[in-house]
Amino acid sequence: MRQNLPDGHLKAWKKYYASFWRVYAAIEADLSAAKLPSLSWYDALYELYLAPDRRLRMNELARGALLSRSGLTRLVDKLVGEKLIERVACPEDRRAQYAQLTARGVEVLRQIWPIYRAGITRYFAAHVSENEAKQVAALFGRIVEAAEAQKTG
Amino acid sequence: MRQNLPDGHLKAWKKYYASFWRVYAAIEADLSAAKLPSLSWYDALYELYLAPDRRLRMNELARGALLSRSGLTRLVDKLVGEKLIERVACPEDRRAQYAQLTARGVEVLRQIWPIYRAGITRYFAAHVSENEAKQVAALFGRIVEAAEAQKTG
DNA sequence: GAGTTTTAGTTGCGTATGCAACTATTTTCT
DNA sequence: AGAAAATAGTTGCATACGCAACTAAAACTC
Repeated sequence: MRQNLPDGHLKAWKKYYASFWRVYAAIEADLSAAKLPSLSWYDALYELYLAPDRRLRMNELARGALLSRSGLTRLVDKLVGEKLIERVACPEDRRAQYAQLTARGVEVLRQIWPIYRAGITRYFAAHVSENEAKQVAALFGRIVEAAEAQKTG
Repeated sequence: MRQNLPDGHLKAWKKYYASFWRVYAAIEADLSAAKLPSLSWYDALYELYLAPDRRLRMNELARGALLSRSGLTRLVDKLVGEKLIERVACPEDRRAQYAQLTARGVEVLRQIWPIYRAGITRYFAAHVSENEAKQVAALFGRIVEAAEAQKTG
């Protein structure tokens, strides 16, 4: 594992850092202009959409949606308030709750996705070749894995 | 400019998105553990450090530090409170203020940098080859430029 | 099997940040 | 020059989020 920080790597970091905030803000602005929920809602709903039976325990959802447990509690409160998900008691563990995606939640996912996709395309993908996309996926995939491994061990 | 969103590009986006939050959170956690200010403080102080005479108008600083004008006002309030910068009246335009980096501000920059650099190295650069670093800098540099151009026109 | 420890989730409180409205000043228009 | 419009920065208010403390339930320990 590399221990020093060569100049080329620092430059790469700076562009990565600067680009992310700008792209993220641009996409959020587009969603807001379309009167749609923000990416944090999308991320949580989409995690549920992918999960078996479209439900996850709060814990699991917090990890997937990159939120603290308390942050997730609040987000789930709002999603329940909008009837996009439901809280379902977990029979095997009475401490636990499932967050269960509703049909309405799926509907909102389908509303958000075209705007989100357009943002990804316009602000990100338009500037990336096929080959670069492959490399980016591989490289940042490694970084995600390392960060995940970090947390547990 | 590409208009659709191929699967490879979507995968690249997802890894980019996921990796950023994780790396960012890890670096913030390291700074917090070292009882140092967060990256938003570093970004603002560093922008000033690079500027001529180590000062910028609030406006310019907001753009560089990726904050709204109101967000910047609050951040500057705190930095002034810690005597890391000073507000200096602008003689040519009495509406305007300069944020002027202090010696103490430079000192804090120097305290933060080793921890920040270690985080960049460990969570990001360690997983990136020389060649990849070059490509990442070029690719995300294009994305930043496009996002900047977007804003103005 | 009673007591301790761990775990799941929630709540109180503090912090960060954006939008819209505001003040003060400068610029533009006629 | 005087009025209207634009600009710089600040402030009120609302939202999003994390940490630490809390409650309830499960899992260990002896």
